[in-house]
Amino acid sequence: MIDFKELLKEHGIPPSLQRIKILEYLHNFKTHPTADMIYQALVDEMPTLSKTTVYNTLKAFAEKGVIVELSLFENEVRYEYNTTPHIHFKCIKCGKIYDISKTFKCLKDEKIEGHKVSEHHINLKGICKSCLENAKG
Amino acid sequence: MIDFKELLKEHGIPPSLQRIKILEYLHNFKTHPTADMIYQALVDEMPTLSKTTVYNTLKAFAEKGVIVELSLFENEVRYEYNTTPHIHFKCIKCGKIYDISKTFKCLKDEKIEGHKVSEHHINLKGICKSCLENAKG
DNA sequence: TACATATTTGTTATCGTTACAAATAAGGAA
DNA sequence: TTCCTTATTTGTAACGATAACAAATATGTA
Ligand SMILES: [Mn+2]
Ligand SMILES: [Mn+2]
Ligand SMILES: [Zn+2]
Ligand SMILES: [Zn+2]
Repeated sequence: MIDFKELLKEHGIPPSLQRIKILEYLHNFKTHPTADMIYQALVDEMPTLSKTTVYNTLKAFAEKGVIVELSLFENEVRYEYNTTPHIHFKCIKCGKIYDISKTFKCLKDEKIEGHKVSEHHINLKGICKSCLENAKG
Repeated sequence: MIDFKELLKEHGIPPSLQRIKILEYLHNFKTHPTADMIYQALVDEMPTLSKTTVYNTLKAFAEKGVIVELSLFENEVRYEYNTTPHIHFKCIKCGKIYDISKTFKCLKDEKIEGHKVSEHHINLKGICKSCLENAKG
């Protein structure tokens, strides 16, 4: 059981109720949600929740390194709790985003052709295993 | 000297004046421009050019494989003439996008963990060689 | 040249995101 | 606990990129 209140404090973020709920959601649902998906999921439980809060909170979390911001495809910003670099696969049929467990040599903090790398993303796109099986059946 | 008119015909796209100019621009300027950048660059020469035409044309070109659509960072769609897979580096200081010549094993048309890959993108972010040198000086 | 069809244009709509100021909540001192 | 100061949240309005649409124009062909 993770103490999200403490975790936020450790990152220098005062833990408001909204911040705790948003972080909790990202921890519980590994779906790489957009800001709007998180808002939709939480607004029932927190009827006064504002979208602005969700957007601001996610930006702040990403800046402090509590979560990671992803630019995958279709120009959509997505967020995830898992901050260790890994490969992503997006299905063009069902839209689901998968984590790929195959590791890769991350260039973070290294130099390539003279440029200093601070982020290294590998994004795949195609048809996922589940959609392939459904098509066969 | 490439015959862009012929090139478009070969891809099944009737070559209008606008289409030829847009393709020509992407061939001449390897800056990975956005739709708006292309519009701004061409509107002086073609005063009646419409943004809608630029957006539609780029989408059509990408669908037919004449050019490539890139989703790098900051949620911006960019386009380029070079359709062979390669690594991209975006500088957080000057905003420039560099092609990295280091090759990689592209997973296109292969399967990974059961998922069939149709696109494989590697995106780097950091401070470019030129900005590093400027900072030192 | 004239016609039928495809393309382009300009306007308006939409979507995700941000700016801003007023309302509210949180944490520390008394 | 109560009060006070400050940070956070809220709601609305603005924004920028893109798409939808119908009218105007250009294109290729006969
Ligand atoms: Mn992930
Ligand atoms: Mn490139
Ligand atoms: Zn799928
Ligand atoms: Zn730079």
